[in-house]
Amino acid sequence: MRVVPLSPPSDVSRRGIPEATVARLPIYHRVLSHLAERGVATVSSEELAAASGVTSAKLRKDLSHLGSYGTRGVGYDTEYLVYQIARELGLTQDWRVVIVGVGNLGHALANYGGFASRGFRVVGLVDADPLRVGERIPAGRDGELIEVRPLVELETVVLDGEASIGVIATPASAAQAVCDRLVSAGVTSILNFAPAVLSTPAGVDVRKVDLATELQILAFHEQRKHPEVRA
Amino acid sequence: MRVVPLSPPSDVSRRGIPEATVARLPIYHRVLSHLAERGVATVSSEELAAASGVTSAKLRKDLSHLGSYGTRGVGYDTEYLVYQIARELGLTQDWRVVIVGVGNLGHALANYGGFASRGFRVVGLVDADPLRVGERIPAGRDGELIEVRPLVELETVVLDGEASIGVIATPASAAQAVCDRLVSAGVTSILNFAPAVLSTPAGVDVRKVDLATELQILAFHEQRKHPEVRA
DNA sequence: AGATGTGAACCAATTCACAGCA
DNA sequence: TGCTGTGAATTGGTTCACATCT
Repeated sequence: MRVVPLSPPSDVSRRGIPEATVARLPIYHRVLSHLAERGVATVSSEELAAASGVTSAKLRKDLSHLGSYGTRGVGYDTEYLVYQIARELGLTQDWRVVIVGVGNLGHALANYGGFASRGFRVVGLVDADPLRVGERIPAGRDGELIEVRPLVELETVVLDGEASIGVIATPASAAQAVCDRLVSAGVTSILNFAPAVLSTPAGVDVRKVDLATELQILAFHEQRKHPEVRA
Repeated sequence: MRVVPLSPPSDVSRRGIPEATVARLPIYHRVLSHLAERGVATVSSEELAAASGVTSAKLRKDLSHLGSYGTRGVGYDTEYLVYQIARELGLTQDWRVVIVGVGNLGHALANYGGFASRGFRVVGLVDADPLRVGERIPAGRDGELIEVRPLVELETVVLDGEASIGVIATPASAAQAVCDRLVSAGVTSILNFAPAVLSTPAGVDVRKVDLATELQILAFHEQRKHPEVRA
């Protein structure tokens, strides 16, 4: 049945941006930032799309979900659009992040430039290994040193740091337990690098980044390119 | 056991598995491997789906694209299904991988267990930093030591190692140049960790893993959970 | 003229619900 | 009886093509 759109027909941006669009906004944001730095004042959908690796139709449709921020016959004002996307993504706030697991991957995350650069602040590092506890790691762009705290203090670190985002960079075997503790300490968004499926209560978002999965997807397509071997 | 179809059965699995399905096969594969290790002989779609974080309807539809490997009223034979998925994904071959950029992230990738565990072999490490060149890094499960080679030797490393997959873990500024060189040396699949959009000729697959993007997507949803601030 | 913004058509993926088989 | 496998319905996303506005 199609009828009632209930409340919000009126204005342009009725709440609810398609998930596929949300996933591309960070790319547009990064590309636009670079353009702005280089002093480019306006871009057409065609140019921005090419630089972002999408089609111009898709780009325009994506941006249309945010509002009418372009000028017909001209294009988009770079600075203005960067700001609008940043606002939509919530990059104007600063998000406090705790990283659990400070092996090579955790280290890489802690001093990853893009991490701190856009509104994310590492406020805590936790590790189970006593040898790593106490180490001071430069986290974020400003290179502020953060001390690695023992696993037992996970809750304290989250609470004291008022973190709402947790990053899990532990072995798979520890991931669910760490997740549970992060959630009970108040974390409501989790980025999971451990190759494990996490279950969380409703209201907690989880995104996973799985290196092995990505490689396997590549392998699948690679296999089809060479119809040589028929096992 | 089962009646082995050996050669592609020609009928059920017409070529062309949906991309969304391909992206989930690695998860099923991992979950099934664990079940098999624990001695579980059969699983229902309901159980496997729960352990994989999907719905049972989706799981059955996914598996149906591979063939009819289940038994009505019973479920799926764990070992058998692991093998079928592995074959479909090409995990029965061994894929040779070169990693460019051996910072923290590159290190993490090189000795990531899941890397070597399922048919992927690191055959080369390359870095632009003279201080890192010469270092020997234990890559993969068997801990084989691989020496970091200078950037000028990138092509040699790819050719000698007969690598078809390249991993880019360099700064964004170097990514496109590295990509071009990998491709011209014969790499046809690329996993890109640098926050940059890569362009490649047709026939070369690129997948990207972007930490900043993932965090920004989380932030977007996080923002909507707390309708406090209205900027 | 030259670009955006968007309905309409199209295509892909998910969900539903049940027929079919062990 | 119980669970798989799958058409049909639905939802979500992409592409097309053009009306609209500067």
